[in-house]
Amino acid sequence: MGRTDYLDRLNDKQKEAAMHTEGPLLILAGAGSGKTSTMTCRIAYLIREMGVSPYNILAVTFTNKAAGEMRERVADLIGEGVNMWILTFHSACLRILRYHAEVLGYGRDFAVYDPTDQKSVIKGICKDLNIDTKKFNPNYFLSQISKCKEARISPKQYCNEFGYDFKEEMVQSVYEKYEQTLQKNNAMDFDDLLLKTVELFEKDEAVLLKYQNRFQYVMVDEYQDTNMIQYTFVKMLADARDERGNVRNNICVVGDDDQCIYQWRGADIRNILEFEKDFPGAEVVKLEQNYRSSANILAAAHSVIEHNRDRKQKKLWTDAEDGSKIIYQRLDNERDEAYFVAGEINRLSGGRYNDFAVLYRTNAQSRTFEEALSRREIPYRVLGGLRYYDRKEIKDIMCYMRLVQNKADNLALVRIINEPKRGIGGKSIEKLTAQAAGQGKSMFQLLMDPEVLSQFGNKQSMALKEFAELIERYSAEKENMKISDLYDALLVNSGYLKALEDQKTIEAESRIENLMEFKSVIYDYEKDEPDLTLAEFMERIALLADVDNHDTDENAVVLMTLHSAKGLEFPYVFMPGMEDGLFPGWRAFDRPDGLEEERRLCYVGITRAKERLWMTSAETRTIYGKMDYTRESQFLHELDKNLIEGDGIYEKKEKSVAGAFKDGAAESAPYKPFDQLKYAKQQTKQRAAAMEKAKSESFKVGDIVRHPKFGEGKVVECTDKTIRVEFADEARKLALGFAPIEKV
DNA sequence: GACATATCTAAAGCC
DNA sequence: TAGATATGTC
Repeated sequence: MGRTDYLDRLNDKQKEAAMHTEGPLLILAGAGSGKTSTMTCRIAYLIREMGVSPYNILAVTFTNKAAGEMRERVADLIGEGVNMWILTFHSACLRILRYHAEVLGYGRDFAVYDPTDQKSVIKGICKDLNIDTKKFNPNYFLSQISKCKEARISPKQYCNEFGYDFKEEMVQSVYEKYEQTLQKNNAMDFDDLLLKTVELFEKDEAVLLKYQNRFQYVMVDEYQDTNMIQYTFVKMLADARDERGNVRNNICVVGDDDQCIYQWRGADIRNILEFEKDFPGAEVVKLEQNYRSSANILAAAHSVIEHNRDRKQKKLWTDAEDGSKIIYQRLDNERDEAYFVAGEINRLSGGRYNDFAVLYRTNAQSRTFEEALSRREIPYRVLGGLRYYDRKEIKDIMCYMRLVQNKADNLALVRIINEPKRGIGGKSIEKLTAQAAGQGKSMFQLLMDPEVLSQFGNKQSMALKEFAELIERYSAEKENMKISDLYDALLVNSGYLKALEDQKTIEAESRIENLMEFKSVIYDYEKDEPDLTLAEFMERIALLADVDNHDTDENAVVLMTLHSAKGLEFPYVFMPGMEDGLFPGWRAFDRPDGLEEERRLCYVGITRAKERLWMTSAETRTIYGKMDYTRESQFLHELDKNLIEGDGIYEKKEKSVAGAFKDGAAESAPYKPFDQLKYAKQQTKQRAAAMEKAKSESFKVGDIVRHPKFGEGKVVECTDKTIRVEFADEARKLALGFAPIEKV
């Protein structure tokens, strides 16, 4: 094998990008054009061929999953144990801030507040300021504050920016108070992580210089989704000088302007459109060969995105066959739509479900699909909606741990001071809050003061004292305890577990199960990193997102929004709800380029599909309990009609759909609500058993196997979880234990 | 302070 | 429709 064999796997354009190492580089990577390979090979090339130390490279992504994937693939290329910063924007900033928090007036052990925490803070402030949260939604304040932080508008500048109306002045005072509260609680929100890092760089030149010298090569993934502050962050790092005093600008960004779908969240598409202006002398490489989708799917995607005005000119092409046409089906209502989808999956899956994805516009659409799929007894997983870490019991126990970690965290204290019930109600909490604010002390400090306690009734002061002592004790001992032991101790000694056990309801049962599940999460972390401190552990959890939980090996249909599907791919994709008002959503018209963004979202959806794509719409749809007649999405009309199967478009097909569900069996099966957790556990068990079985059958490379659907094939690759088989038509990766394959 | 009932509101969600 | 929150009652 040659030294640069990994480069040989790239096409010419990819190679060009991977081997461009000095000076600014923009890689315009269309959907499915092998962007991750290109990036990882570039990193390998830097290290192996250019002699750059991994220490000097920074690669930032948006999701942990993307970061993890990149890290893994780089490790594959250059060997294990690479100590390199391949991180999300937020974790990179967090790491930096931990070292220098004092410069900004924060303690090193500052907490990271998630949106739920933020909302509690806002609510508290509204109460203080006598703002009626019925008239003014706390979410409004939050989104305004977030907008400000992304655009670096301080509370003082707020009214300059947005006007001096009554409303704006109110937002300003909430924003101001919000900042004070976080500072006092020694906490930062997600936006702060980025903002404060930039502020740190501005405030302390030595610190900036340190990181500029360290990160001589900066790479940014999904550049089209960066906001102003993220742009500033990378720009400042790239602004480093070399020995001769020239700006280094060794920055490589990868993105696709057609996939910018987060403008509503502050992403600034101009960052990518104007990269060449920002970084003079930038080289631009376009990756236009698509390795993912059939030609028809690609053409369909193109026919839609073409309707956008502001885009970089490029056109994806492929060597792949035309493949199937896109199937469009209009149905009576959203139930029929879901049954149609479930029926199609049932018809085609052959027991293999993780090839299928249902990608909808809004989370609310998931319900009907859950129902239809569970009637068919098709395993599925819903991503999004309620985050695992947003569950009450998990948040509660996390707050215990947070308080132990950072006693100034008043928010955590308020959340758990009466959880389990200790007889501490709103009045007592108000009293404490007021005194803490008055004396400039943390609420926890007050609880340790006998004089403060004496203001409360006998029963209450006992309870408060006990609570404070519990926290104090474990705060002192946390360094000497394993995280899992601390977790147990808090759960038991706080009485939290017992309170749940005493309830003896199904709901409490499931909460306990969740808590046990969480403990196994802790075990996993401890196993991987025995030296992990409590603080570090909490950080990992805080920065975890939902898509990070997507396990491609799990044999289940995936249900998620189009947004979370970005970056993923599936052989079979369903896009339901192709209706005006839903997709594109009505709100798209609130923003000037809203419709274009929706169209990009449609493009993202279509390009997730490798082999087949279904689109459906419902003639009537019930939203929020109200039934409405719908009109077919304008995107359907933009789609090249020659690529759509049959003549079903724009007219309802006669009941072929209902037929998919009229086999009786499914109809008579009672609907039972689907228990995610139970299912997950069952799956884990089944999977373990199935894998055992698969191991005992021990497939080897070269074996001839039979699949009821795909026929006979030869095993070409075998890992402990998956097996790759070359069938007559093509090679397929199958999940061991789930794929109905047998040795011949 | 705890529990039951009435009322309100509703995208997308990286980190 | 369903969930989260505000209000009322014991």
